[in-house]
Amino acid sequence: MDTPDTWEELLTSDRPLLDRASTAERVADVLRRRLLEGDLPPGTRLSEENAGRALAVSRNTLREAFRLLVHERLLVHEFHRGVFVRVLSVTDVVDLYRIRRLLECGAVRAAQQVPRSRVEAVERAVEEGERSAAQHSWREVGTANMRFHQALAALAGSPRVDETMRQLLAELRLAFHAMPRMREFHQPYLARNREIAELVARGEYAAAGDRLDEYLDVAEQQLLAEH
Amino acid sequence: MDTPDTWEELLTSDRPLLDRASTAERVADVLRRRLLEGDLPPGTRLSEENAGRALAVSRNTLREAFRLLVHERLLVHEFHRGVFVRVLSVTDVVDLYRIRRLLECGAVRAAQQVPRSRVEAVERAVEEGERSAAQHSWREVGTANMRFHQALAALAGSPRVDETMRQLLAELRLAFHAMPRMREFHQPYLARNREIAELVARGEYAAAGDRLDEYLDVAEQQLLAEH
DNA sequence: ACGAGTGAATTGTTGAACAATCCTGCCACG
DNA sequence: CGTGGCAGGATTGTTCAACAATTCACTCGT
Repeated sequence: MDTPDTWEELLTSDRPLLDRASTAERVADVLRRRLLEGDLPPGTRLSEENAGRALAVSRNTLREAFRLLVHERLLVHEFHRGVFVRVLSVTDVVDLYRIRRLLECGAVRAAQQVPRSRVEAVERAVEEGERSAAQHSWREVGTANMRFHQALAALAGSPRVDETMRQLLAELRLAFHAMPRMREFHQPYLARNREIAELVARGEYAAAGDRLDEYLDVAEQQLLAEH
Repeated sequence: MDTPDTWEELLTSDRPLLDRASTAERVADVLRRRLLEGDLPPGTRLSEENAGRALAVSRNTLREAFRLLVHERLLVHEFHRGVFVRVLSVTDVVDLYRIRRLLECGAVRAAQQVPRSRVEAVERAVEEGERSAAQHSWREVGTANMRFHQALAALAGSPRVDETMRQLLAELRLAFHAMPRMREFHQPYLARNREIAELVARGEYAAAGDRLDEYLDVAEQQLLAEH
């Protein structure tokens, strides 16, 4: 399913790139990037007037964009009060990890006859993380780490799992930005990533799933320790 | 976690009932109900003008409601062409069942120390289905069946899994409406439901997960057989 | 039968207007 | 000192009207 049988499937998969036109979606893209980069810290209030003026779009269009991001849970909307950058509570983080366990470990354990390209994606993410670590660019290590987990979930071969995972990791980023030292957080996971990747490559999915479970337990604890 | 420790948590959980105010959301509620009842068959085009006139809301508000439903995947939005009731393709259904397997089976297998109330919810759904079947109200059997699976996923104790599941089942309803004979479709599953529920009640989660896996395989095949 | 072109219909987006609601600061009162 | 109204301003919710951009259906000529 990674290598489409017909050229039509290939083009169909490119369709979203075409109608990338709606202003509201482009506005949402811009805001999403800012949100994920951490430029808009959680709790920030986004006034319709100011944001509209800054982006030179009408209030109505802006509201459409807000709706999109609210539905992605990057913003929260309080009636008659406005939209705010979401602040994740402790229970939110716990919940995120709970569903991650379900999706990631489930995808890994249920894996069988995964196309080579998917396994390669996992390995590539690991290498990218190690390379970035060698260059001490910890921000890149973070994104590589996310790509690693995205690739693990992608073993399920389900577009919907992919999207859920993408959204989920985006939310987690909101929590990560609250963490002062990126390095100490991400580095210890590099070795684990490689271990899991090799288990996957060897087809030992059950073992990989177990390791991943441990991984998530540790990561969750560490994230929660930061309050 | 079912019985909140503090009364504040209890009230917090009631908060969504309060700000039930936005017109756009109420419009979305109305449309959603129609969609799920099957009154608006897949492929139907919803013109902004007509829908707006029918519901007596402005075009802008209606568009906000549309955005919501598009994000829930009940409607699809084609740029400059309008919104349509989604028609599920075969690959969509396959994908839905793939993620159902992950969530439901994962929730069941990973279950441990689930509060009694959650197990009771599962049993209640089973009984409701059997009662409805005895009265030959097949529509009710269908909704009871959905509630059963919702209750299974709820064993994970994750609000987010609950919501994903809700949305997922809503989508599947779009496919169900295409099926002519509700009775033949749902009835054979009643026995399976009871079997799974009893395994869950006895704490034999692994066995329950296996049965559920079979269940989903059969159901998927049958749904796909209808084209 | 086929392609180009024209015009009506629909959506995309904006701006302005008004109602409803929230927030702030002020003041009186116990 | 704390509490409880009570304006007033600011922001959001919603509607309306207008215009630009695009699609669709139809006609026409070849």
